[in-house]
Amino acid sequence: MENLQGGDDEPHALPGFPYFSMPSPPAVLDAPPSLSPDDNQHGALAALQQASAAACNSLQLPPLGPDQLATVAPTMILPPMVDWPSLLQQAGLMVGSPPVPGLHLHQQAAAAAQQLDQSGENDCGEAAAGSSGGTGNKEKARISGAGRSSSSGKKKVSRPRFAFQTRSANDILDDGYRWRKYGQKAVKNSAHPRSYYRCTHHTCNVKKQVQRLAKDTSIVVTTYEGVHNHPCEKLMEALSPILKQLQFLSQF
DNA sequence: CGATTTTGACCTGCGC
DNA sequence: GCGCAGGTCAAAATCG
Repeated sequence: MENLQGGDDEPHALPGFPYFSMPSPPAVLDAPPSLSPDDNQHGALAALQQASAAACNSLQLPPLGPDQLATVAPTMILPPMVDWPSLLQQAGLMVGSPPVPGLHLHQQAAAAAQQLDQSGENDCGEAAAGSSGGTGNKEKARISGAGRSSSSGKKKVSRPRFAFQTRSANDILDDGYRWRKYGQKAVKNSAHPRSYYRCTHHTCNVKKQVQRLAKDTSIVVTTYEGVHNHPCEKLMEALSPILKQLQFLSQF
């Protein structure tokens, strides 16, 4: 069952961070077409900003500016994107070089992976080097491992990956999604095991790996693999009362 | 009692 | 061919 919709080219990925994407159309809210007058749109924008602030507050994140709100179409209202790299950078949690504007995240991830490789921590670094040079043997092993229960010999599907480091006492970074641990492995040259998580959403096949650096155990390396095909639950939880209010107001 | 975690076994690819 | 390492599975244990 390898039907990762999205797959190679993430069609639903919004700019900013490829792993936090919304399905299209979003299953959240269908605003009526009567929401076109200016005053209504201003009200909607204000409500969106309010919703964004509430969501960010619930996630203990810095609020996003109005230009960062993901309003895709007049009939669609999406929650604000959570740009983890920059947010973590702002919060001083992210270790390593800041994201380079204009450089795709995949390339940045590859660069981060190279940094890891150079520092001798290639255990997690390779996980982030999905698109670039590095050997694909682990990728193949992963595919084949998954293929044990399903059809074997499937075409290798390259999935978007993104790795970043955070300095935290907590191994688990609360990104708003729900994860289920499905494995843990001791990693060579590291006292700390690597944990494997899968998104618990039934149609979502996103995975992530969490591991502490051997050299600096205060640093957690999180590697995301794949694209979420459903809304962030915490965000939607925070947004739902406001969206309901919006829906109610838009009737007039 | 369902969801989640733990953990040993299993599978595959690669290097020697 | 063999051993190693990484990734995944799945049964048992644990939790809320």
